[in-house]
Order: sequence, then structure tokens, then C-alpha cells
Amino acid sequence: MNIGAAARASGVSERMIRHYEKIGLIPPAARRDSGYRDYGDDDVHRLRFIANARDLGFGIGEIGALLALWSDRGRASGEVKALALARAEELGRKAQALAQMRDTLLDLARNCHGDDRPECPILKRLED
Amino acid sequence: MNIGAAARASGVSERMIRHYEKIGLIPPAARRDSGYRDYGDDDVHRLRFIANARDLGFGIGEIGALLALWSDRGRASGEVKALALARAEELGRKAQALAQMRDTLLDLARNCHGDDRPECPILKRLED
DNA sequence: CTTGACCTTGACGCGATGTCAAGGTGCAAG
DNA sequence: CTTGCACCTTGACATCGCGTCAAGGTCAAG
Repeated sequence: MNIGAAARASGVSERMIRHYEKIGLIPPAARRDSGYRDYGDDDVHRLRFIANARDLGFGIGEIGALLALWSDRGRASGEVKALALARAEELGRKAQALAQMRDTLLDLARNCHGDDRPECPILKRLED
Repeated sequence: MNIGAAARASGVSERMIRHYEKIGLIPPAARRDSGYRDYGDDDVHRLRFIANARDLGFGIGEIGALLALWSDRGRASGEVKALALARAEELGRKAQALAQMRDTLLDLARNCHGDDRPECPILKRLED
């Protein structure tokens, strides 16, 4: 399977497949005589795993750890759980921070006439 | 005032002050004979404005627009309000996306024994 | 004059991805 | 066989906001 087909099958762009290979997240792909990368079902499976982990907010480093645990038949599920909980906590922190900013902005906007007059509590707040 | 003092007074790092100047977000600073940048109270005021806007989640482009409105005596507060509401909406979207990921992870973790056994619903989910 | 704090520019790093360029490969139709 | 198009290769540059380090100039106090 060429890289384009693997990309379509896995949901990971060609660009990122090459990138993940370069940074060592995935092993170097097999090559045909032409130099084209050649992927099998296992490779696509691994790429889908990565895509799913990314969709859940894991970073590259964590995904590396997850991949190692995934391929370790004797792994302890506790390690995976710990990674997931740590990520969940971090995501919660970020989500709260963003929600806080949003609320502040909505608060400021509520007190702003929003008409043609120049007076604006939003800008006042930014000045402080 | 040297750049270090301006950084301390405004809460914007030296690095970012130079950066904002290079990308044109702020006008080039005055220079002493030595080549040192020289800042006045107005400059610090503007930098604080930028720091506050950043803390509220505005991006560089939006801050540029806010700065223009800020220095426009005849501005319409409606324009500022529109920027704030657009940013608030975007922040809300991101916050929700992160919270969604967090909830999914907590859900998966809840169903994971988290002991020494290898069986793990989290990894199962990542495989799909 | 020396020392140490401060300034200058420039470059490289992160994280994850897009995009563009210049060139080679594979395959099907003419 | 040739032509053309889709696909592949590597590499470089852009994004966004910031850290950090390096090599050198400046300033002020001792």
C-alpha cells in the first residue's frame, strides 16, 4: 500500500505519517525498489491508533508511551489508566481556563453598548 | 526606560516586546545613541494592553485590530464588542472540545481496572 | 580598568500541521 | 514507445507564542 492509500485508510495525513516516521514515533516504513514507502494492515492499524489518541488530546510523547504499552502483551492496565487520568486532568485545566476567559469576555460584552458611540468597557478593561 | 524595565513594568517579556516590534504589532521603539531601545509610559501602557488582551485569549491579529480601535477616538464600541463576542464564541468551542475529550477519557478510565492485568478498555478504544 | 548587569541581533527549539517546489515513478491510453 | 497524469520522494518555509542560548556591545559602580 502506498502512503496515500495508508493515509486515507488511517485518517493520518501523508505529511504526518512521514513526520511520525522522522521523529521515531513509528518505525521506518518498508520501501519498494522505487523508494516508495510500503504499508501493511498492521501499519495502518497503528496509524489509526495514533489518530484516535490524538483525537483524545494526547501529545506525541504520551502516544509513544501508549504505543509501547499497546504492543506489550504483559502490560499493566494501571499504567494506561494513569496516563489517561493525567491527560484528563490537564484537559480539564485547559478547558476551565478557556471557559474562564470566555466568561470574562461575555461579561465585558454584556456591559458594552455595542453601538456607534466610542465608550467601551471592554477597552477600559484591557487598559488596566 | 530600557527594555528590561519596560518588560517588568508591563508584564511582557523582553523577548516578546522585540517580537511584537518585528512583526509590526507595535511601532519601532525609540533608540538611544547606544542602540538600546528606549520606552516611555505610553509604550508601557500599550504593552500592558497587549498583555491583558493575550490573557483574554486574543490572537496577534485581533490584538492589532483592538489596538487600532483603542487609539481611534471616534471608534464605534460595536466593533470592539463584535471582536470580543467572536473570541468568546471561539473560546467556548475550544473549551467544549477539551471538556469533551476529558469526559471521554474519564469514562474510559472508569471502566479500566487499573491494576496489574493487561486487559484495558482504554487501549481497546484507541484501536478502533 | 574590571566586573557584572544589561542590551543587541540571530538562530534553534517546541507541537502539529499545511503548503509549495523540484524531481522521480507507475500506469494507462494513444 | 511516448505522453500525460496521478502519485511518490525529500526539503524548506509558514503558522503561533514563547523559551533559551550564543556572541558581542554598553553602562555604571568599585
